[in-house]
Amino acid sequence: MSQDDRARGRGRPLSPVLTQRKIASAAVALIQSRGYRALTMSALAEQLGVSASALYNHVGSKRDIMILIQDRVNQDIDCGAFESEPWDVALDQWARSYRDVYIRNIPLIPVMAVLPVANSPHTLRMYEKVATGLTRAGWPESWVVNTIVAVESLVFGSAYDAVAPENIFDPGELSDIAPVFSAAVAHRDLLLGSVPDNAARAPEAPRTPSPADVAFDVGLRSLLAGFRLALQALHDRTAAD
Amino acid sequence: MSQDDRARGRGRPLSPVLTQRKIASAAVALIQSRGYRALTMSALAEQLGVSASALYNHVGSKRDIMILIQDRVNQDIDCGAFESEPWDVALDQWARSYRDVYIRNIPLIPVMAVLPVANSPHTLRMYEKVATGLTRAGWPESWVVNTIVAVESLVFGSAYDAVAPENIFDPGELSDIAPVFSAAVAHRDLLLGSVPDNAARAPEAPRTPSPADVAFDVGLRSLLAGFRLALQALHDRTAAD
DNA sequence: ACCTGAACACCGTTCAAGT
DNA sequence: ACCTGAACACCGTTCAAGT
Repeated sequence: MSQDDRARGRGRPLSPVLTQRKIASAAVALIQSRGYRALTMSALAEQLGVSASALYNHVGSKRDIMILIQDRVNQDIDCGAFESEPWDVALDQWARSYRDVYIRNIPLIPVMAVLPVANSPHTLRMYEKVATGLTRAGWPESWVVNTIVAVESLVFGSAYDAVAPENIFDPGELSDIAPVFSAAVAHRDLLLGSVPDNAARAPEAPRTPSPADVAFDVGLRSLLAGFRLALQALHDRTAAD
Repeated sequence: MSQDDRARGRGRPLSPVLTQRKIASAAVALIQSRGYRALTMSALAEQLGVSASALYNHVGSKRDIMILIQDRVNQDIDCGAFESEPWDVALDQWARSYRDVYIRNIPLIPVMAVLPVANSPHTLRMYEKVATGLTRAGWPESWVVNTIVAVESLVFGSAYDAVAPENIFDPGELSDIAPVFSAAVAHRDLLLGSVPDNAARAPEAPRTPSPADVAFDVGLRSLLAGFRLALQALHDRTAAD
């Protein structure tokens, strides 16, 4: 598994074997193949053919590695629509892509959500594309960040919901203390067919939407509709001056 | 610190010293006084005057304890408005209270977001109040759960944002690669005054809103505006039949 | 400066022994 | 059934020793 099976001697190698880049790449590869639970300092070190303590010559903590991963992963979020589409269509596509990426990277949510952007160049580039798109579409500068934050908040929350068990809202034996809610849950399941058969679908066919997908869709559409109203109200007001 | 300093003998006590209730209460008290980081099985056991392994006679894992805590904490969320106010006002107040509670209980978010509701009676009661309010206001049964999920998603994401460092979007040295975004961030900070002086405010005065509060406000208002439109469109359509 | 290897200070959890 | 106390199988991190 390690890159080189010949053991290294005890002292400093002639040229450094590690860099932050290599650590990040190995971490992403490890997550890809064995998941976030397998991302330990020892496993990462083994993947790199190095002892765990060697990592600390290049990063201060495991959290630093999570930050490196986050900046890589954010490159997968599709911001392309901001260059060609109207702002609301672009925001919609961005949000959906953003959620897809974080559904595959749930443990990054608590990191990304509270992480200063200062040392994440790719993340910053993403925000720049979004901010440019909104500004060009006539959004006032003072609203741009709040809009981004609101969409991101919905995205992170929805990503969690998407990895929840399918039957998360089933009241089980307690349905008698929540009859109205239980009926609503039953009705929801009915509409969707409780087990969308994604395993058997054609590889290119779009995955039948899960309950979580539908809820996100409802939320995102409503949020964007609200944004459109707010922007319109602003333009009406300034036109009246 | 422990409840009783006399050491217990080695065998089974005459009457059980632990219950799930007592464990949950001690956990909440521990979190209250020392924070989530201090909630370890050993610390909890010490608080209860018991050895750590004794806890496993009453819960299967630490996660089970988190679930007990979650059901307690959810009792603090204010659903009262659903009994008196229009649905959109009620949803607004519910969401704000919900966020306040989870800002103080961030580590519960990954638990609550993916947790089946089946064994959380108080949580289920909360959903029942919300579902009843929405249904009474004319929301179709099939929309109720999606609406709740969308609001919750925004709430969880916004709670994370609220505990992020104040300057989370400051581009630092990288501002030249994101000029438009950097200008928007600077403009946002300007509007708010970068350090709201909450420490010095009068105890009863409302806390001056943080950037995160404003972003949540924008998001929630927009989401609710979108919901109003959707509900109106539905009623127009059924009225035309 | 940058590696190794041993050690540290924790975790949550298991389990035999005891009553 | 329900406790104790020792032990287990991990964590992330530190640090002296080596080149």
